[in-house]
Amino acid sequence: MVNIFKALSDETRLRILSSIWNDELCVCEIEKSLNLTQSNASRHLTTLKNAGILSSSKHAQWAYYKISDEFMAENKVLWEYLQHKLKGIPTYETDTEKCKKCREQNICNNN
Amino acid sequence: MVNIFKALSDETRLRILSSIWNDELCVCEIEKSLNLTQSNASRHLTTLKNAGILSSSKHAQWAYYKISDEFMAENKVLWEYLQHKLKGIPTYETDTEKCKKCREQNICNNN
DNA sequence: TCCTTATATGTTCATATACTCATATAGTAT
DNA sequence: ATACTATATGAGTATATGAACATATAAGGA
Repeated sequence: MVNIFKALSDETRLRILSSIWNDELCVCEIEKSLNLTQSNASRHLTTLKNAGILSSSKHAQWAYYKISDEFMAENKVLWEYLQHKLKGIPTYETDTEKCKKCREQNICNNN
Repeated sequence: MVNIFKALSDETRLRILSSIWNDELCVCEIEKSLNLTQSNASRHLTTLKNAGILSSSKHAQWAYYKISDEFMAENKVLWEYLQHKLKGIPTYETDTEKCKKCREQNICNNN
């Protein structure tokens, strides 16, 4: 329980979650849309993964992160609470938008 | 948002919440039932209060802490999620029990 | 093979957090 | 007034965390 909250108690990680809601994103998309250094993005994603919130899979050189199915199954209520709350906060909404645009531009040539 | 999760990302503070669920407790009840030092109990309660999760009121020399009405109104979903999850974990259940017993014994002569 | 791209991780530094002890404050009781 | 009880808080210390930089690994393309 504590681990989940620890993972959620960081601004950058909440921004990442706001980017990822229903998508499956690679590190560079998050890195670029949120303007993080590569290592910083990678570390925060690892933290979220270690907490069981995200899961990852590798295709070619890209690592894709998405909400963990298991986490969703066991913590749907928390997840929906988070979505509801963050979607009401402009800065997080902006992050969601930025990431959506970033994906459309196919910045990391992964399509 | 981050502040709420920060406040929840500590073992001791989750234990305190497990003690307090629907009650209004004074510092010494928490201190004694969870076997914390006085200053430690006080500080964690202050942290929870500063995050808006608890509110406090003073009667005589006792400071009583309870769930903040405002927090409840705005974060009912989170609160119920927390209850549901922590009540399924034996150690937190034990904390809830210990505190209940402690209150019945009226250890701090506040009745 | 060499170069580029994507990602992960070791290291270092600065800052934040949690804990303890000692002390301050405030209310009660004698 | 003095002593006692409950609580809060300052100071010091140990540990955890986050950020940046450099480097390592791994896949793909020229």
